[in-house]
Amino acid sequence: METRTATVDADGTDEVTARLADQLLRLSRRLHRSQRQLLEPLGITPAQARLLRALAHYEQPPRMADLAHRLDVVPRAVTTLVDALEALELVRRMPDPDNRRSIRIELREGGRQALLDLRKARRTSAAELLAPLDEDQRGALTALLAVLDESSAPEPARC
Amino acid sequence: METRTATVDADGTDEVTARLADQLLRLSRRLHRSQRQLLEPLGITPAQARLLRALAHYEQPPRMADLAHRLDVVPRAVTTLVDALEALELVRRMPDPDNRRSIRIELREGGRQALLDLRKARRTSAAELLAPLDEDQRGALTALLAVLDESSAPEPARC
DNA sequence: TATTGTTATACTCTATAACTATA
DNA sequence: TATAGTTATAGAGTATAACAATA
Repeated sequence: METRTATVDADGTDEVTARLADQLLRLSRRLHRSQRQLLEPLGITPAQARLLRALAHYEQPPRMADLAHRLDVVPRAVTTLVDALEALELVRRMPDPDNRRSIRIELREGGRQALLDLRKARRTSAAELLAPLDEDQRGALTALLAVLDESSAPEPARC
Repeated sequence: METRTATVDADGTDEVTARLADQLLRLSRRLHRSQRQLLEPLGITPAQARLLRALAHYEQPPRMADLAHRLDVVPRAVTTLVDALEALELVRRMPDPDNRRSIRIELREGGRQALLDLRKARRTSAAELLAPLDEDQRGALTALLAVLDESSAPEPARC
Protein backbone atom coordinates (compact mmCIF):
# COMPACT_ATOMS: atom_id res chain seq x y z
CA MET A 1 0.00 0.00 0.00
CA GLU A 2 1.51 3.27 -1.08
CA THR A 3 0.63 5.92 1.43
CA ARG A 4 0.88 8.85 -0.89
CA THR A 5 -1.00 12.06 -0.72
CA ALA A 6 0.59 13.77 -3.67
CA THR A 7 -1.14 13.60 -7.02
CA VAL A 8 1.04 13.66 -10.06
CA ASP A 9 4.55 14.01 -8.85
CA ALA A 10 5.15 10.55 -7.48
CA ASP A 11 5.49 7.45 -9.56
CA GLY A 12 2.67 5.54 -7.93
CA THR A 13 -0.13 7.81 -9.01
CA ASP A 14 1.40 8.29 -12.40
CA GLU A 15 0.86 4.64 -12.97
CA VAL A 16 -2.86 5.30 -12.77
CA THR A 17 -2.68 7.87 -15.52
CA ALA A 18 -0.47 5.65 -17.63
CA ARG A 19 -2.90 2.82 -17.22
CA LEU A 20 -5.75 5.07 -18.17
CA ALA A 21 -3.98 5.90 -21.36
CA ASP A 22 -3.68 2.23 -22.18
CA GLN A 23 -7.29 1.56 -21.42
CA LEU A 24 -8.50 4.43 -23.52
CA LEU A 25 -6.44 3.44 -26.49
CA ARG A 26 -7.50 -0.16 -26.28
CA LEU A 27 -11.14 0.73 -26.06
CA SER A 28 -10.95 3.17 -28.89
CA ARG A 29 -9.36 0.50 -31.05
CA ARG A 30 -12.20 -1.89 -30.38
CA LEU A 31 -14.77 0.80 -30.95
CA HIS A 32 -13.14 1.86 -34.15
CA ARG A 33 -13.05 -1.66 -35.50
CA SER A 34 -16.61 -2.35 -34.54
CA GLN A 35 -17.76 0.85 -36.19
CA ARG A 36 -15.85 0.16 -39.32
CA GLN A 37 -17.49 -3.22 -39.69
CA LEU A 38 -20.96 -1.88 -39.07
CA LEU A 39 -20.44 1.06 -41.37
CA GLU A 40 -19.04 -1.00 -44.20
CA PRO A 41 -22.43 -1.99 -45.63
CA LEU A 42 -23.34 1.69 -45.67
CA GLY A 43 -20.32 2.45 -47.80
CA ILE A 44 -18.87 5.06 -45.50
CA THR A 45 -15.90 5.03 -43.17
CA PRO A 46 -15.87 6.00 -39.51
CA ALA A 47 -14.17 9.32 -40.20
CA GLN A 48 -16.71 10.15 -42.89
CA ALA A 49 -19.49 9.20 -40.53
CA ARG A 50 -18.02 11.46 -37.92
CA LEU A 51 -17.94 14.39 -40.28
CA LEU A 52 -21.51 13.70 -41.27
CA ARG A 53 -22.59 13.75 -37.66
CA ALA A 54 -20.68 16.93 -37.02
CA LEU A 55 -22.44 18.45 -39.98
CA ALA A 56 -25.82 17.74 -38.46
CA HIS A 57 -24.94 19.87 -35.46
CA TYR A 58 -24.71 23.11 -37.37
CA GLU A 59 -27.58 25.43 -38.03
CA GLN A 60 -25.78 26.98 -40.96
CA PRO A 61 -23.61 24.92 -43.32
CA PRO A 62 -20.13 25.23 -41.82
CA ARG A 63 -16.91 26.06 -43.61
CA MET A 64 -14.12 23.55 -44.06
CA ALA A 65 -12.14 25.29 -41.35
CA ASP A 66 -15.07 25.03 -38.94
CA LEU A 67 -15.26 21.32 -39.50
CA ALA A 68 -11.52 20.88 -39.14
CA HIS A 69 -11.65 22.72 -35.86
CA ARG A 70 -14.59 20.78 -34.60
CA LEU A 71 -13.22 17.42 -35.67
CA ASP A 72 -9.86 18.38 -34.26
CA VAL A 73 -7.94 17.60 -37.42
CA VAL A 74 -5.99 19.69 -39.90
CA PRO A 75 -7.99 21.25 -42.74
CA ARG A 76 -6.29 19.00 -45.24
CA ALA A 77 -7.89 15.97 -43.63
CA VAL A 78 -11.32 17.46 -44.07
CA THR A 79 -10.78 17.89 -47.79
CA THR A 80 -10.42 14.15 -48.31
CA LEU A 81 -13.46 13.36 -46.22
CA VAL A 82 -15.65 15.88 -47.96
CA ASP A 83 -14.40 14.64 -51.32
CA ALA A 84 -15.64 11.17 -50.49
CA LEU A 85 -18.96 12.31 -49.08
CA GLU A 86 -19.53 14.54 -52.05
CA ALA A 87 -18.87 11.66 -54.42
CA LEU A 88 -21.51 9.71 -52.54
CA GLU A 89 -23.84 12.70 -52.96
CA LEU A 90 -24.31 12.94 -49.23
CA VAL A 91 -22.97 16.48 -48.96
CA ARG A 92 -22.41 19.39 -51.30
CA ARG A 93 -19.78 22.09 -51.48
CA MET A 94 -21.41 25.49 -51.74
CA PRO A 95 -19.73 28.84 -52.30
CA ASP A 96 -19.89 31.18 -49.36
CA PRO A 97 -21.69 34.34 -50.50
CA ASP A 98 -19.83 36.49 -47.98
CA ASN A 99 -16.31 35.23 -48.45
CA ARG A 100 -15.20 33.76 -51.70
CA ARG A 101 -12.26 32.05 -50.06
CA SER A 102 -14.62 29.94 -48.03
CA ILE A 103 -16.72 26.94 -48.89
CA ARG A 104 -19.82 25.90 -47.06
CA ILE A 105 -20.53 22.22 -46.63
CA GLU A 106 -24.17 21.37 -46.97
CA LEU A 107 -25.90 18.17 -45.95
CA ARG A 108 -27.88 16.73 -48.85
CA GLU A 109 -31.01 14.68 -48.63
CA GLY A 110 -29.07 11.46 -49.02
CA GLY A 111 -26.84 12.60 -46.20
CA ARG A 112 -29.75 12.96 -43.85
CA GLN A 113 -30.92 9.50 -44.71
CA ALA A 114 -27.41 8.14 -44.22
CA LEU A 115 -27.32 9.76 -40.82
CA LEU A 116 -30.31 7.73 -39.74
CA ASP A 117 -28.70 4.46 -40.79
CA LEU A 118 -25.51 5.68 -39.26
CA ARG A 119 -26.98 6.32 -35.89
CA LYS A 120 -28.42 2.89 -35.82
CA ALA A 121 -25.09 1.27 -36.62
CA ARG A 122 -23.40 3.55 -34.17
CA ARG A 123 -25.70 2.66 -31.36
CA THR A 124 -25.21 -0.98 -32.07
CA SER A 125 -21.45 -0.82 -31.84
CA ALA A 126 -21.44 1.44 -28.83
CA ALA A 127 -24.03 -0.64 -27.05
CA GLU A 128 -21.98 -3.74 -27.74
CA LEU A 129 -18.86 -2.20 -26.31
CA LEU A 130 -20.60 -0.73 -23.32
CA ALA A 131 -22.77 -3.72 -22.55
CA PRO A 132 -20.82 -4.60 -19.38
CA LEU A 133 -21.80 -1.28 -17.80
CA ASP A 134 -25.15 -0.66 -16.24
CA GLU A 135 -27.01 2.56 -16.75
CA ASP A 136 -25.55 4.35 -13.76
CA GLN A 137 -22.05 3.40 -14.74
CA ARG A 138 -22.57 4.70 -18.23
CA GLY A 139 -23.80 7.94 -16.83
CA ALA A 140 -20.77 8.20 -14.60
CA LEU A 141 -18.46 7.43 -17.46
CA THR A 142 -20.09 10.01 -19.68
CA ALA A 143 -19.73 12.61 -16.97
CA LEU A 144 -16.06 11.88 -16.46
CA LEU A 145 -15.29 11.92 -20.14
CA ALA A 146 -17.25 15.12 -20.52
CA VAL A 147 -14.88 16.81 -18.10
CA LEU A 148 -11.96 15.75 -20.25
CA ASP A 149 -13.72 16.71 -23.44
CA GLU A 150 -14.66 20.12 -22.19
CA SER A 151 -11.14 20.88 -21.22
CA SER A 152 -10.29 20.88 -24.90
CA ALA A 153 -13.63 21.64 -26.48
CA PRO A 154 -13.25 24.02 -29.38
CA GLU A 155 -16.94 24.93 -29.36
CA PRO A 156 -19.82 24.18 -26.98
CA ALA A 157 -21.38 21.99 -29.67
CA ARG A 158 -25.12 22.39 -29.44
CA CYS A 159 -26.76 19.03 -30.02
CA MET B 1 -29.18 -15.87 -25.79
CA GLU B 2 -30.88 -12.54 -25.46
CA THR B 3 -31.70 -12.13 -21.81
CA ARG B 4 -31.55 -8.40 -21.60
CA THR B 5 -33.18 -6.35 -18.95
CA ALA B 6 -34.15 -3.26 -20.87
CA THR B 7 -30.84 -1.49 -21.07
CA VAL B 8 -30.10 -1.19 -24.73
CA ASP B 9 -33.44 -1.19 -26.44
CA ALA B 10 -34.82 2.29 -25.87
CA ASP B 11 -33.62 5.33 -27.74
CA GLY B 12 -33.00 7.44 -24.70
CA THR B 13 -30.30 5.27 -23.25
CA ASP B 14 -28.85 4.63 -26.65
CA GLU B 15 -28.05 8.29 -26.96
CA VAL B 16 -25.84 7.96 -23.93
CA THR B 17 -23.93 5.11 -25.48
CA ALA B 18 -23.62 6.93 -28.77
CA ARG B 19 -22.25 9.94 -27.01
CA LEU B 20 -19.83 7.79 -25.10
CA ALA B 21 -18.52 6.45 -28.34
CA ASP B 22 -17.86 9.96 -29.55
CA GLN B 23 -16.14 10.94 -26.37
CA LEU B 24 -13.92 7.91 -26.36
CA LEU B 25 -12.86 8.38 -29.92
CA ARG B 26 -12.13 12.04 -29.42
CA LEU B 27 -10.07 11.41 -26.34
CA SER B 28 -8.14 8.62 -27.94
CA ARG B 29 -7.32 10.88 -30.85
CA ARG B 30 -5.90 13.51 -28.55
CA LEU B 31 -4.01 10.93 -26.58
CA HIS B 32 -2.62 9.38 -29.69
CA ARG B 33 -1.41 12.66 -31.05
CA SER B 34 0.13 13.69 -27.78
CA GLN B 35 1.93 10.39 -27.51
CA ARG B 36 3.17 10.56 -31.03
CA GLN B 37 4.68 13.96 -30.42
CA LEU B 38 6.33 12.91 -27.20
CA LEU B 39 7.59 9.69 -28.67
CA GLU B 40 9.01 11.30 -31.77
CA PRO B 41 12.32 12.33 -30.17
CA LEU B 42 12.71 8.73 -29.04
CA GLY B 43 12.38 7.53 -32.60
CA ILE B 44 9.52 5.14 -31.97
CA THR B 45 5.86 5.25 -32.81
CA PRO B 46 2.96 4.74 -30.41
CA ALA B 47 2.25 1.24 -31.69
CA GLN B 48 5.89 0.27 -31.31
CA ALA B 49 5.89 1.69 -27.82
CA ARG B 50 2.83 -0.33 -27.02
CA LEU B 51 4.45 -3.51 -28.19
CA LEU B 52 7.51 -2.71 -26.14
CA ARG B 53 5.40 -2.25 -23.05
CA ALA B 54 3.54 -5.45 -23.71
CA LEU B 55 6.86 -7.21 -24.00
CA ALA B 56 7.87 -6.08 -20.55
CA HIS B 57 4.89 -7.90 -19.07
CA TYR B 58 6.06 -11.35 -20.03
CA GLU B 59 8.27 -13.54 -17.93
CA GLN B 60 9.32 -15.52 -20.96
CA PRO B 61 9.89 -13.94 -24.34
CA PRO B 62 6.50 -14.30 -26.06
CA ARG B 63 5.79 -15.56 -29.55
CA MET B 64 4.52 -13.31 -32.30
CA ALA B 65 1.09 -14.86 -31.91
CA ASP B 66 1.08 -14.11 -28.20
CA LEU B 67 1.81 -10.48 -28.88
CA ALA B 68 -0.81 -10.28 -31.58
CA HIS B 69 -3.35 -11.68 -29.21
CA ARG B 70 -2.39 -9.41 -26.40
CA LEU B 71 -2.25 -6.31 -28.55
CA ASP B 72 -5.50 -7.31 -30.14
CA VAL B 73 -4.24 -7.05 -33.69
CA VAL B 74 -3.66 -9.56 -36.46
CA PRO B 75 -0.27 -11.31 -36.49
CA ARG B 76 0.70 -9.50 -39.64
CA ALA B 77 0.59 -6.19 -37.80
CA VAL B 78 3.06 -7.49 -35.25
CA THR B 79 5.55 -8.39 -37.93
CA THR B 80 5.91 -4.77 -39.02
CA LEU B 81 6.25 -3.52 -35.48
CA VAL B 82 8.87 -6.08 -34.55
CA ASP B 83 10.73 -5.33 -37.77
CA ALA B 84 11.03 -1.71 -36.75
CA LEU B 85 11.99 -2.45 -33.17
CA GLU B 86 14.53 -4.98 -34.29
CA ALA B 87 16.09 -2.47 -36.66
CA LEU B 88 16.41 -0.12 -33.70
CA GLU B 89 18.07 -2.96 -31.79
CA LEU B 90 15.47 -2.73 -29.07
CA VAL B 91 14.22 -6.29 -29.46
CA ARG B 92 15.52 -9.49 -30.98
CA ARG B 93 13.87 -12.39 -32.76
CA MET B 94 14.96 -15.66 -31.24
CA PRO B 95 14.18 -19.16 -32.45
CA ASP B 96 11.91 -21.13 -30.20
CA PRO B 97 13.78 -24.28 -29.11
CA ASP B 98 10.56 -26.25 -28.70
CA ASN B 99 8.78 -25.30 -31.88
CA ARG B 100 10.65 -24.30 -34.95
CA ARG B 101 7.61 -22.63 -36.40
CA SER B 102 7.60 -20.12 -33.57
CA ILE B 103 9.72 -17.08 -32.89
CA ARG B 104 10.31 -15.61 -29.48
CA ILE B 105 10.62 -11.87 -29.15
CA GLU B 106 13.22 -10.82 -26.67
CA LEU B 107 13.69 -7.42 -25.10
CA ARG B 108 17.24 -6.21 -25.59
CA GLU B 109 19.16 -3.92 -23.30
CA GLY B 110 18.39 -0.91 -25.46
CA GLY B 111 14.75 -1.87 -25.27
CA ARG B 112 14.77 -1.74 -21.52
CA GLN B 113 16.33 1.67 -21.58
CA ALA B 114 13.82 2.82 -24.15
CA LEU B 115 11.05 1.62 -21.90
CA LEU B 116 12.22 3.96 -19.19
CA ASP B 117 12.17 6.96 -21.49
CA LEU B 118 8.90 5.73 -22.83
CA ARG B 119 7.20 5.59 -19.50
CA LYS B 120 8.25 9.09 -18.79
CA ALA B 121 6.84 10.39 -22.04
CA ARG B 122 3.75 8.33 -21.52
CA ARG B 123 3.11 9.70 -18.12
CA THR B 124 3.56 13.19 -19.39
CA SER B 125 1.00 12.83 -22.13
CA ALA B 126 -1.47 10.98 -19.97
CA ALA B 127 -1.08 13.42 -17.13
CA GLU B 128 -1.64 16.27 -19.53
CA LEU B 129 -4.80 14.75 -20.88
CA LEU B 130 -6.12 13.78 -17.50
CA ALA B 131 -5.18 16.96 -15.70
CA PRO B 132 -8.81 18.11 -15.37
CA LEU B 133 -9.62 15.09 -13.23
CA ASP B 134 -8.78 14.86 -9.56
CA GLU B 135 -7.43 11.71 -8.04
CA ASP B 136 -10.80 10.25 -7.11
CA GLN B 137 -12.14 10.85 -10.56
CA ARG B 138 -9.18 9.17 -12.14
CA GLY B 139 -9.70 6.21 -9.91
CA ALA B 140 -13.35 6.05 -10.86
CA LEU B 141 -12.52 6.32 -14.54
CA THR B 142 -9.93 3.57 -14.32
CA ALA B 143 -12.41 1.32 -12.59
CA LEU B 144 -15.08 1.90 -15.21
CA LEU B 145 -12.71 1.34 -18.08
CA ALA B 146 -11.38 -1.75 -16.39
CA VAL B 147 -14.83 -3.27 -16.53
CA LEU B 148 -14.92 -2.68 -20.26
CA ASP B 149 -11.42 -3.94 -20.73
CA GLU B 150 -12.00 -7.09 -18.80
CA SER B 151 -15.04 -7.92 -20.83
CA SER B 152 -12.74 -8.45 -23.77
CA ALA B 153 -9.47 -9.29 -22.08
CA PRO B 154 -7.63 -11.97 -24.00
CA GLU B 155 -5.35 -12.80 -21.09
CA PRO B 156 -5.27 -11.76 -17.45
CA ALA B 157 -2.04 -9.91 -18.20
CA ARG B 158 0.33 -10.54 -15.34
CA CYS B 159 2.06 -7.28 -14.55
C1' DT C 1 0.42 40.05 -44.95
C1' DA C 2 -3.13 36.73 -43.19
C1' DT C 3 -6.76 33.47 -44.24
C1' DT C 4 -9.03 29.51 -46.77
C1' DG C 5 -8.72 25.63 -48.97
C1' DT C 6 -6.21 22.70 -52.07
C1' DT C 7 -2.47 19.79 -54.45
C1' DA C 8 1.37 16.92 -53.50
C1' DT C 9 3.48 13.76 -50.68
C1' DA C 10 4.46 10.62 -47.00
C1' DC C 11 3.91 7.89 -43.02
C1' DT C 12 1.50 4.99 -39.37
C1' DC C 13 -1.62 1.53 -38.43
C1' DT C 14 -4.18 -2.17 -39.64
C1' DA C 15 -6.57 -5.57 -42.57
C1' DT C 16 -7.11 -9.69 -45.92
C1' DA C 17 -5.17 -13.18 -48.76
C1' DA C 18 -1.84 -16.21 -50.35
C1' DC C 19 2.50 -18.42 -49.42
C1' DT C 20 6.30 -21.12 -46.69
C1' DA C 21 7.80 -23.92 -43.16
C1' DT C 22 6.84 -26.56 -39.85
C1' DA C 23 3.91 -29.82 -36.84
C1' DT D 1 -4.75 -30.59 -41.95
C1' DA D 2 -3.70 -27.05 -38.69
C1' DT D 3 -0.43 -23.67 -36.90
C1' DA D 4 3.20 -19.76 -37.05
C1' DG D 5 4.88 -16.29 -39.36
C1' DT D 6 5.75 -14.00 -43.52
C1' DT D 7 5.34 -11.55 -48.25
C1' DA D 8 2.22 -8.90 -50.96
C1' DT D 9 -1.18 -5.64 -51.25
C1' DA D 10 -4.54 -2.29 -49.96
C1' DG D 11 -6.90 1.35 -47.69
C1' DA D 12 -8.09 4.53 -43.80
C1' DG D 13 -6.48 8.30 -41.34
C1' DT D 14 -3.67 11.96 -40.64
C1' DA D 15 0.33 15.10 -41.05
C1' DT D 16 3.52 18.77 -43.19
C1' DA D 17 4.68 21.82 -46.85
C1' DA D 18 4.00 24.54 -50.84
C1' DC D 19 0.67 26.94 -53.46
C1' DA D 20 -3.50 29.62 -55.33
C1' DA D 21 -7.10 32.61 -54.55
C1' DT D 22 -8.99 35.97 -51.78
C1' DA D 23 -9.24 39.37 -48.10
